[in-house]
This record gives sequence, C-alpha cells and structure tokens, in this order.
Amino acid sequence: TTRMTATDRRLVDRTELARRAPVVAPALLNTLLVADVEGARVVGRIVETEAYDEDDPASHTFRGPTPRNAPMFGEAGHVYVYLSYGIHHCANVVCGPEGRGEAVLLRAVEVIEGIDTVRRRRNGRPDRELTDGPGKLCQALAIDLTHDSTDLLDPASPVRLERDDVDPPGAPLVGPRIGISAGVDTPWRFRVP
DNA sequence: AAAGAGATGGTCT
DNA sequence: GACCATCTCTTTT
Repeated sequence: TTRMTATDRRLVDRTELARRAPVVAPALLNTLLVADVEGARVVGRIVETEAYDEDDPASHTFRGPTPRNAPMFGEAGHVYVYLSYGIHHCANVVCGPEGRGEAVLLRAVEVIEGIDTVRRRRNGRPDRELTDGPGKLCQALAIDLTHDSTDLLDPASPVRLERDDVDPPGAPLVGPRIGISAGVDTPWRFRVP
C-alpha cells in the first residue's frame, strides 16, 4: 500500500475525471474550486453540479463539434466556459474520454475562503445569494471566457480544482436539471445533502 | 411567495 | 434572425 502525502491529498486525479459525466458530476461534489481573484485566493466548495453528454438533447455537444464547444471534446480536467444569455458566464469541468463531448456544469459552490472579495464582487448581496447559481459563482470567482479550455489540474492555472480534506459527503440529492427545455426528464443534477 | 420581463451578445441555422 | 445550461428587479398574489 502507498502512503498519501499532504500534497497528494490536494490533487484531483485526471483519470477519475475521464469517466462518464453522470459519474463525475456527483464525484465532484465537495471538491474545491480555487481561483486567484484580484490578488486574493478565493475557494469555493462545489455543492451542486449537472452532467451533460453528447447523447443528450440539452447538451451543447448534442449536434456535434463547433468552435464554441470544442473544449468539451478535449482532455478531461480542463474547463469549458461559455457566455450565457449574453451576460453571464458558466463553467464546466470537461470529463469523459478525449473525443467525447461531455462536461459537468458547476451550478453552486459554498465560499470557504475569500468571502470579503466575493462580497465585493457580488455587490454586497446577502451571503446566501453569493454563489448559488452558475452565473453567480463565475462572477464571484472572476471566471470568464479568457479561462476557456485552461487546465483545472495545473497548479499554475488561475482557476483550478483541489481535493478537499474534510469527510466525504453523504449520498448526494439527485433531481432533474434546471433551465433547459430538452432532456428535462434526465435526473443529472446532484447536490450535497 | 411567486410570477414576469428585460438585459445583452455569442453562436448556429 | 432565433435561441439560449441566467440573474435581477418589478409587479402581483
């Protein structure tokens, strides 16, 4: 058996992320999303995710590769960022094997470090509403199109994933996805209990 | 507490 | 030219 070191514990395994989106989505719960924002370190614990894959009419990859969705077909562990409704950004963790258009939408995080920075960026909104939506968390962590396709597992990346040291979450709550018009019956939304 | 509407721009048909 | 994997503010129960 091998002994896990302090640095090992902070890494997220890329091969785990290369599994199917509906498997990765619940597995990402409780993982830390870390961003360098205005010179400060902001950390959010992922508490809600949604899976999308290319067999899924709600997915950006359902109709095949395009310039926009190209990152979803790339290496697992990179981020796919898109502009939503011309105003908000949404961040996805690319997963699945290379060549398959799959990703996990980050729907909500809980701020565990850098709360002051986040409050400022979110214009003093109540703490409950700081990062409880995919557009809100991108505004809070300053994630935008300039980050599209960057590697979330690269410690030098301005946005990255780190493993949490706390106890694993219990069985996630499962339900239908939000804000879509097709694929509404597929229960691919996951939330920490 | 819930429902409605406007903002706003990239992407694809 | 239509369509959004959304958010916020306003209006209505």
